[in-house]
Amino acid sequence: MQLSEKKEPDKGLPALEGAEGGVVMRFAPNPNGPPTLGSARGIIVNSEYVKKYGGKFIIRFDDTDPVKKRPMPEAYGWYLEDCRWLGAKPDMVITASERVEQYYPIAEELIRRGGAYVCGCAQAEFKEHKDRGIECQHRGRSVEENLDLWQRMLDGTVAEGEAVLRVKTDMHHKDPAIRDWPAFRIVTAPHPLVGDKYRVWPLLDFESAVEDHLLGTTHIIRGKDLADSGSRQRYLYEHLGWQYPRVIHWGRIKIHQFGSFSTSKLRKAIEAGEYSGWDDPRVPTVRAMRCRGIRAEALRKFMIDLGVGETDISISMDSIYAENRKIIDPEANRRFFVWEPVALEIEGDVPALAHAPLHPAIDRGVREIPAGNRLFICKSDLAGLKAGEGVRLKDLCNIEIISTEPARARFAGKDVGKRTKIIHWAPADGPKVRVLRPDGMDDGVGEAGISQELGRVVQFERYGFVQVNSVSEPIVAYFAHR
RNA sequence: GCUCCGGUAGUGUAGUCCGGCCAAUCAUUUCGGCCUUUCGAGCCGAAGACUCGGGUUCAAAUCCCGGCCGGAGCACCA
Repeated sequence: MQLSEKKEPDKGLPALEGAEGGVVMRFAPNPNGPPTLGSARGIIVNSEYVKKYGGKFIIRFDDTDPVKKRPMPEAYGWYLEDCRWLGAKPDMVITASERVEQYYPIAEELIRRGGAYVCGCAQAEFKEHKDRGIECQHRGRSVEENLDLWQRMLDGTVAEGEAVLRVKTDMHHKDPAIRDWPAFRIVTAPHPLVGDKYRVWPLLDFESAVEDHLLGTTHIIRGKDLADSGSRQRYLYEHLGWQYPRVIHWGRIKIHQFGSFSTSKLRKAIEAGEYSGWDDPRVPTVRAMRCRGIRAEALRKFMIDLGVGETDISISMDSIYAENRKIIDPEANRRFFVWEPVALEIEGDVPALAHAPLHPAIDRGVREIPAGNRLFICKSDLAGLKAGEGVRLKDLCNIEIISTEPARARFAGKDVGKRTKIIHWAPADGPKVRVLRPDGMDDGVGEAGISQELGRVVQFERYGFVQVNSVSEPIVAYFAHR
């Protein structure tokens, strides 16, 4: 064996074996909802390898179950949209349900080579055989007989549930999960995309294996739940004389802030009205991240740092937020937003107008905010104040509290003092603002300038970063992070 | 039950293949300090890990055996 020199701490993704001449890689979702953060990992890492080595990145919709994993017609487009947004525009997009035609001749060839047989066992019956390692009576059928039965599956003579096409592996394989697996079954229910064009549908192991070959896939990265799939598919490849791609598995990803989630569970919750939609800030979809002002670059960096370990991991959004903060902090204008607003009456010469910088470190000019003798401050800030105490209203003036109930104060000069407590405020006639958060919502009052920030990420001072998504009354912003 | 696969700080990750340069990398997190007209950013500092037990070896996170813990698969789902 050749010794490779000690590699320097490699940034980014670990090297892929056999990738030097370029790679063909795919991400193959079932489109039954929009991409989640879990999908984002698959999209980002696969496409990143293609960027690194050159080659082709393919999105393949594995939508071959019209019933149990019923695809959602809108979701196909959502995937492409989110891929593009994630900086992972596919070089090729294919949809399995539109390519079933191509699978039939391969099935036939497989039968000719003696690699598959039509099996009429009932499901439970076959499971029994499988568990005990016994070959069923159908396994010994001749090629001719199998071809004939296959035809009858296709032409409708054989009814749904009465037969499957099974790939021969080894009924004595030590792992029962690998023994003769089904490649095609009959489904008469219409498919949401192609209707009743086909009645014989491939199962994932067959469809995926065949497509990987047809597309020239060189490397597969997939969840370890599909680890046994490889062992099954290798038999198919052997029968057909194909070469199996290299495979990497990764563990399941859980996110502290969202717990474990699945697209189908989300779908149910959304249909039940628990969430406002697929971009609700409480939901772990790519589009929700986008609406909250999370940048694709932050997601990419994070997912690439995760690498491709086989352990199940439990991550925290904090790391994504930290990445994102680095990106948006310089871009985001500062604005005042007062949650749980309390009116404060101030006596004296409070300036009628405040001048506050749009950004504390980068000179982008100032914003003018109407002030005066009546302002809003946060209830929690008021709670921390006592009569007689001095405090500075940020970018405006100093005040001295007269009483907290009712909230009254008097003007105490404009000079910025040393180490005085500083709080922010909002004008008496400021617009209502609602912030939707992953953990609830905050209602309050903001400065009028927020309505100029539609579609942009801003920092509500002393609150956090948000994206302004609607500027009609009330203004609606989605919370990103602190 | 059967069959696979994993286990490095709170979280993730590098190092494991090919033992020494590892009293273990980076990020995040938490806590201090400085700075600051934000509880943000920045700067400085600190905290915190090789699952356990044996074995091999001059030398083990790294190799071997066993235990423990965790995960996955065992569908006419993807």
